[in-house]
Amino acid sequence: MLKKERQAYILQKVNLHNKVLSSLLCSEINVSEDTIRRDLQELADEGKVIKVHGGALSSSFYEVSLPPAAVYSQQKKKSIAQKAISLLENGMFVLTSGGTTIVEMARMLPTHLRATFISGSIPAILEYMHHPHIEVILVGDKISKNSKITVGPEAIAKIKQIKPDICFLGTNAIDPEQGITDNDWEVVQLKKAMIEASRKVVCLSIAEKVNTVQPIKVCDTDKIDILITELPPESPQLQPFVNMGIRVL
Amino acid sequence: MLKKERQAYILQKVNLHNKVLSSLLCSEINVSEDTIRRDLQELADEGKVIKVHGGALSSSFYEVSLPPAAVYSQQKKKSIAQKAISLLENGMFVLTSGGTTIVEMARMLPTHLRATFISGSIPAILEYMHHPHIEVILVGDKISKNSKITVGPEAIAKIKQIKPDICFLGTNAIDPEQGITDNDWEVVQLKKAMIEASRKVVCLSIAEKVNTVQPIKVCDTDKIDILITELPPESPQLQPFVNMGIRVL
DNA sequence: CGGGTTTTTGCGTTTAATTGCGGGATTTCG
DNA sequence: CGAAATCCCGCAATTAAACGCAAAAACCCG
Repeated sequence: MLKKERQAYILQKVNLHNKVLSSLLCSEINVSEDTIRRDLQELADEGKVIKVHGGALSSSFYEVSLPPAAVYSQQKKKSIAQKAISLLENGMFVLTSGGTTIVEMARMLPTHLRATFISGSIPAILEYMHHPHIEVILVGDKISKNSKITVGPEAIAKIKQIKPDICFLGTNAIDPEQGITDNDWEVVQLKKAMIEASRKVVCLSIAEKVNTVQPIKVCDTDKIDILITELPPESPQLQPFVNMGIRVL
Repeated sequence: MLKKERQAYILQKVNLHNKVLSSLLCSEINVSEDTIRRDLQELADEGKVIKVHGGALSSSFYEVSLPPAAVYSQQKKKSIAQKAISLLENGMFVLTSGGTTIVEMARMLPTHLRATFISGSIPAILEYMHHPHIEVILVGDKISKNSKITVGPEAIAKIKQIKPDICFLGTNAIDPEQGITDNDWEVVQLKKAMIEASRKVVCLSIAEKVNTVQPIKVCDTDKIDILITELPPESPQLQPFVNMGIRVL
């Protein structure tokens, strides 16, 4: 097999699988590892692949690792936030959890909106504070430094005293069978209280988290009124929720 | 699995869920915990994640801060904060108001200090949250967007329920005759409650505010236990307070 | 076609990277 | 304070990479 031919083969393989192992390639093409290594080195010099110990990765996969991934998921979250905002009306009492999606939503609230937002999430509160017409109610208690949200019995008791029109939950994992699950015990307690207190529960989740499960259960799926992801409501992976009578946006 | 591949996987996971546990990762990818730890260490060195005991956090989630407001006469406030910190001891329950002097103090808290800080001031809370050993209790209620502090009957009621060892008040105006005065009615209500609740009241004030008066009265001078300014205690303008039996630092 | 040149390849050796493990220090939490 | 989990350090084994070199293949050109 010619050198160019081999390299084309490798390139195809790496773009297909996002990675190749030198050891596999050499047994596959029947050349020595050195040859494979030299090929990978050349392809890497041309920027076609990223060479790593043991093989190579697709350059499109790794090259600019953080920015595109972060921006991409940021876009998704903005799209979710946009849909969520369409549920808001003037005069509403809105309860929100923490999480980056909620913060994204907070940033995008229309300037003219007049409503009351209640939350224990510090990052969310910071955004709400910047809004000209929003009343901000902060739920107090001990601050969890991990999740940057107030947690504890006082916070839960406070939430039980109110009856918000709508509740937005940033979600870590949701599954048709297992319902909403999460990985922080204290945060779960709080979310439970939020769900109980609210007239309407809206679950915000990027699609990657749909059909995943975390260790601690928050609630069953049927407690949710509306599910919002960045996907169109017709997407196959969302159909289980549609079939359970949940409104999907 | 290749090293870079593994790290990309971890990065995706941490950006999705805001945190990862080393123990879960190692069973998931089937490598030893040391390997995971080394990966996390490398990602942390590149600033991609924040490494913590037991796992790692998303670095984008870690940055919660207000726009760094230019602090007026910061040097003086730092000097005041330094003196105030000398009053702290491990295990104390500390109640603080808002204000830039308090924030300055929050930034300068010694790393080894273990104490519980209670406040309704958002900027102060943000600083306390960054401290490794401090328990942070957030007093909830409606947020005053002007003063970035929670105000209202709930906050006052909450403060009345506690008995902190010491209370630090950022002060807008203090005068031997008129006592502490301020210009925001709601904030004044809160400060009154704070003073009543605390065993010891420490008043932080830069010298230019000493011997000035604002429209609304907070309390008489004799409620104060300790007065801290950036001046040495012997300064003439502080003598009226010394004569009234107030400890001046 | 033949000889010289360049390229490519494989091999042995040396060097570096990666990983898992043991033991002791440190942290966390009840 | 004590137990359990976690971290840190150094070591050793495995694996991959790098390097020089020589044989083989391909190429070039008269």
